[in-house]
Amino acid sequence: MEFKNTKSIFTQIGDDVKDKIMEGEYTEEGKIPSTRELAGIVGVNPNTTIKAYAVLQQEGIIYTQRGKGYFVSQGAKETIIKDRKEEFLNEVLPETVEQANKLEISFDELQNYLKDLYHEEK
Amino acid sequence: MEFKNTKSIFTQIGDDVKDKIMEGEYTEEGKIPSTRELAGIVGVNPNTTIKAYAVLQQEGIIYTQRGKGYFVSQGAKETIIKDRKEEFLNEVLPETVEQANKLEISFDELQNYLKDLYHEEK
DNA sequence: TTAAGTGCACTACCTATATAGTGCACTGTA
DNA sequence: TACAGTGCACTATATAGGTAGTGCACTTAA
Repeated sequence: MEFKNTKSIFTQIGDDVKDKIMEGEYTEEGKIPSTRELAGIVGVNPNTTIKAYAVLQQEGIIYTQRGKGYFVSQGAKETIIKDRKEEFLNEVLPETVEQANKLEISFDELQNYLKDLYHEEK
Repeated sequence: MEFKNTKSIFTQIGDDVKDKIMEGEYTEEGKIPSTRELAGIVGVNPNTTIKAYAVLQQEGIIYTQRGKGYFVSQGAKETIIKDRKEEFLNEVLPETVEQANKLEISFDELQNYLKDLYHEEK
């Protein structure tokens, strides 16, 4: 797995797990990879995956059963979507607009850039 | 000065200096605060401001004169604007669109959110 | 000439992050 | 019962980031 330099690895692993819960790859009450297995898959130390899972467990996104593994909590998907949408609207978008203003990019300009990017996704 | 937890302090100090060059508060060939003075202003250790200035010097944004202080380079403003616009268009906006897609926010929805944010800025 | 302000090179210490490795208790299965 | 897989608690090491403090060479102004 490729990691960016802007965030800690254990945070990116946690975000990736959340992505997979959101996309339905990991289902609620379903088992997710063990700390050792995931460490092997993404190419990090088991301690790092343990740390990533510990954070998600603290957030109530996953839970553990000693000797069995980690599982996705009930309502995890909804929680993730709610939290992320909130962050996107209250933090990401305002910062984007602030930066656009600093760079003197007008609303129309921004709109055109976004339109192109939306088309690329299809 | 308030610092976010997502970036290192010396990076945020460097970004702030760039902001002030872009806004015209620091003019080209003009002197900027000394490492000790800036450390006192923003409330950090002098070593941290030295590190921030060292990065900007490496980028050619500022230069030093031993015993006198740090000064803004010729063409610094243009360089900063060019770099930031590039980063904004090639990294920030694509990530914003990707996140919007993950959250199933349509182009029209996004447009409305942005329109509101643009109005708030006025 | 003297003193204040400056860049800058040090040392020391602390925390967070990440890796490497060992060991143990618990679980389900052969 | 034995064993593999699991969570989990350790120790040790390394690097980046940040603070704290000292000292020295250079520049400018009193």
